[in-house]
Amino acid sequence: MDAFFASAEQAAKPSLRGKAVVVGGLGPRGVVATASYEARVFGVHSAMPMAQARRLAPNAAYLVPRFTLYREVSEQVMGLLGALSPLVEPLSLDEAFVDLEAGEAAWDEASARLAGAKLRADIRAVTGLTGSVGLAASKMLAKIASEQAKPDGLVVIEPGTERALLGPMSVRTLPGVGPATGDHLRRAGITTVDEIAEAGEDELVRLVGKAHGHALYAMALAHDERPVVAERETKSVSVEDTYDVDIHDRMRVGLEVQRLADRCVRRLRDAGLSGRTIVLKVRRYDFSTLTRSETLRGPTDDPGVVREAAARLLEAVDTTGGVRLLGVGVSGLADYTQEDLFAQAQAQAQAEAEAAAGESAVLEHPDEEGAEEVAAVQAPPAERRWPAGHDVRHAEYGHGWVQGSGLGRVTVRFETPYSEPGRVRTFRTDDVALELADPLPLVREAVCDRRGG
DNA sequence: TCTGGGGTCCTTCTTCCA
DNA sequence: TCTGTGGAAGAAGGACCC
Repeated sequence: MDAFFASAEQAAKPSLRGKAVVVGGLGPRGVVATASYEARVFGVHSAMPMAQARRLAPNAAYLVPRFTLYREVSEQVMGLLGALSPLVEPLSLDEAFVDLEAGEAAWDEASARLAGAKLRADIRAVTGLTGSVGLAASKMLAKIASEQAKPDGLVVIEPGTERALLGPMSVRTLPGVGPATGDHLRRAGITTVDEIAEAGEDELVRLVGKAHGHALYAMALAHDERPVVAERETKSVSVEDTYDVDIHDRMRVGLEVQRLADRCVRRLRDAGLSGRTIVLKVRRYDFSTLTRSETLRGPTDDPGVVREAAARLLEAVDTTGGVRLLGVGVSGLADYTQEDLFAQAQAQAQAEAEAAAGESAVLEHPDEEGAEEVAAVQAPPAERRWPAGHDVRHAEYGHGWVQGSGLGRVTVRFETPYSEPGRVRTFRTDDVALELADPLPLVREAVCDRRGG
């Protein structure tokens, strides 16, 4: 999908079509998630600090991401891909590899082009958004082709032309070559894909390490045998928060870690998973980042266990000077159920008791007592918040979206994906006639489908 | 200018155990 | 009993991707 988040916002908000739109964190430490092509003209791009984006494009619309909407659109697109082939490998909400041969959707260049063109038309019809298609014999080349196809295009890399095409390109074109590796190669006098191939495999391994070196050399020769994998196991689950202002108070740091541990466990449980290794992440005032981890005897999805492990890990970290980010993660995942865990804990306790034969074995967690204590430390009921870009409904004026808020006022533009650009009105933030609303589908047909069933 | 959040994979070092 | 060795697992950090 092209500039996915920003395009979705433009489709949802007629007044933003053709305008510079930037989606990302709006706090003092936010970064750009996606910029519309109109905003990119000003030099705004993904991962740029929001403050810098505002300087470059002061008149752009700045919105917070609405993942509920993006997920809905993503599911529609993935549905279309699924109809093409059983082998669909999602890379993110807006990108996926499809093995067209496996789905018998294409068997040569002409049929592939046809399938690609039809897919783009279907995406447009179903979601109202544009998507780009790259067609090639491998995942690496398909990815490069799709980048070339953006925005709103289709590019085929024909078999036999790969090396000639790749050769003059920058090393940064290859997946896995980021700023650090790119810099490393440049210092060794390697700036193009051809130069990677010329350098030879041994030299590359010497420069960037074994795994990376072999992979890079193969890619430079346009060799990529990686299959399209439909199902990927989750390896870790984590949550992290960057704070608007560094936290200095050690007690507050501790409370935040507990809160993050709870959130992480919630995510873990929602996914039906448990894990053995608890990871604490701390980014300090100077942006230096450190992680501390601890591996338990068995997997857990118990909030109490994760909280305590995270608290133990925090004890070993010096936070004087302040922290800007805290995170808690769980890896070493298993899909044991809670029942399995209890059974396992019991069996383990019994085995340990027998082995110790009277020795006082220290059980990690004999019970779940006290598990909810920290969870009970919650903030008081929050003042109603009106995030920029979110949908609202007004009793009298109907559906609209938040254009901005502050000083006890919220400004709403009343329009829908199917209307003309709408008018703006301002209300008090506590106006009872105004409430947050779910996003509307971007294409009107989708409403009919839903209602009609 | 000042750098998000959620992931994956790799490398290096250390420790433990057979 | 002591020493050397090699593999596995764990810990920490770094690079990369969207």
